[in-house]
Amino acid sequence: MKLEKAASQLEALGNPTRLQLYRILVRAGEGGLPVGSIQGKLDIPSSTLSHHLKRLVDTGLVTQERQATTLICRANYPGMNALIGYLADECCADASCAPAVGKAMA
Amino acid sequence: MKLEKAASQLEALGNPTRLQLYRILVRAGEGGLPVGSIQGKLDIPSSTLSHHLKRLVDTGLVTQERQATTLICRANYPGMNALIGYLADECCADASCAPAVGKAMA
DNA sequence: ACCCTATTTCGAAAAATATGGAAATATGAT
DNA sequence: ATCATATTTCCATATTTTTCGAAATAGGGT
Repeated sequence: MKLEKAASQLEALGNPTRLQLYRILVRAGEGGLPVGSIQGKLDIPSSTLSHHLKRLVDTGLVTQERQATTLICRANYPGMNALIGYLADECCADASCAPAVGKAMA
Repeated sequence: MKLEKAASQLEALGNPTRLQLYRILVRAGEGGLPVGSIQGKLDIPSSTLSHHLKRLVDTGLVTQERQATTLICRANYPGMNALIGYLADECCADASCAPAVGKAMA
């Protein structure tokens, strides 16, 4: 993963509203959630939600699929795993990093 | 870890310059690196660097220790691990998340 | 064609961030 | 005390982000 991409994903998650939004999608599981449902949980205007959602989609952390008039949103687990992997790798690059998360000592 | 804190740390890392800066500190290992050294590697004005550094320190991702006139900066590994843990937990909360990073199936 | 719901785009304003030169502060050496 | 180096703080500016109402678009249903 390129540093630029990692940074953009981190930035996307680095906003309380978006992190909360992402959390909701993660907890929703594979089935995902329509935009309207998310709005009910977050209680923010639809235009604001749409912007945040777009940000997460643009950075590859969330995917969307149309089902008639509703748009289903899903957390992109592989995307998140790649990001976590990047952070873990950076963290343990050539430093001792004992309590690392599942990274074999290189 | 509170969502707010996670978000602020993610935001801190979500800037290319700061992510690069953090990476440099991680790779520097336990010994850390003086601000001046970092500046040489990043080639940005000292005031800009100082601002970015402060951001990382404020969010708890970097620690600093004075040694005479130079300030040694170190990546705060436990801090990063806590953040990675938070992300991994969120990611695997109640969803199937097969390729997770070292998280036992709950 | 018209209507209804879902969602996005437009447009605009407020707030936050990023950047860096210049001046200030910190610490030690002479 | 003076100087020299290291780093921060002050200040200002350009850019980006955040927010959201209003209008537009998308996708059916009748």
